[in-house]
Amino acid sequence: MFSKTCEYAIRAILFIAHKSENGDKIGIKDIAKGIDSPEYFVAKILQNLGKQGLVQSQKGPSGGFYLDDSCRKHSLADIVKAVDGQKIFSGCGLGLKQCSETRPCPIHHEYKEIKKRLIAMLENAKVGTFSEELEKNLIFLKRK
Amino acid sequence: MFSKTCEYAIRAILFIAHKSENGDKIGIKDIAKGIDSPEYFVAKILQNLGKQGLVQSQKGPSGGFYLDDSCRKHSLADIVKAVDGQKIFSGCGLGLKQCSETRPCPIHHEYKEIKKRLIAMLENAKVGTFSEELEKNLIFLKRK
DNA sequence: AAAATAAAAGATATTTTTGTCTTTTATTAA
DNA sequence: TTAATAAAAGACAAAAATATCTTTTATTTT
Repeated sequence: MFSKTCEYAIRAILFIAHKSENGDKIGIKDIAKGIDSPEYFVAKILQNLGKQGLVQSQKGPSGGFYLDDSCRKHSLADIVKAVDGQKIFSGCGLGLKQCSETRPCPIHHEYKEIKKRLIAMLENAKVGTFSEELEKNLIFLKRK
Repeated sequence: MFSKTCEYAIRAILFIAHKSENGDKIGIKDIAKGIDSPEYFVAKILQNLGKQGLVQSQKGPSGGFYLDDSCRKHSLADIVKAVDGQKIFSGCGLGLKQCSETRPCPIHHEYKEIKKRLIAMLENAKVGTFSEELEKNLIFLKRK
């Protein structure tokens, strides 16, 4: 569904959102551990998300990653778009270059509805709204 | 969503189902053209699907690919499983190795419902049921 | 101001996916 | 029974995704 890069991106952002709620900044090592992901790889991903304004960071001692208020309002859809592009939002389920209402692929109509729900889910899910559940261990970002 | 391999696989099978309805056998070149895909690549894919019993073939002059009655009853889900495995059926949306009702990722519950619909769609879609629509140009397997 | 810290930037490596080409085997038709 | 045909099998190539390492830059603390 999502690329690995995108999965890490979402998990990293949610982790940062949670851990930086109190104003702390989180180092890349803690993030990698916190979401069980390859350290250097998430570093690259966050670097990229930073350029796109989806995460904040600060260099130097006591530096790290954090989220400002406006970033907390972003949706998971914003992250997916930033990482994987429009593909899963607008692409054809069977990979046709041209696929539309007037020239549909065999699964176009059903797939459209499913995609609609997926998009709605991603747009409703705001980055800043998961901290409490994470804190209470009702949801998780890694295996154990 | 699906791998390119899987997209080609589905399109190829539907194409063969359509073209072999009357007992004809279809050569790999015609298939590649018919679904606008790299010839040698679909050849490999069909070879693999053949081993799994999802398509029939015959060598030699007047040979080619075709589908018997039992294959026409297979669902798109069968093809997806044969090519991409269980991943999209059972995998976690955020790539967690462990993700379940009791230890869910942040999007587990919503994602589960979406997946349920996707699976239902793929299981309901039988390979043999698209020929008429293809014939009438109501659905398509390639761009133009 | 100097030393230490942590992210940014850039280069490199590995793996997986996608795509291509050549040789072999089976089958049919002449 | 020989020549032609078409898929099977195997080897190879290119591109993309994933992952790692090193050097540089910015910032902070001492």
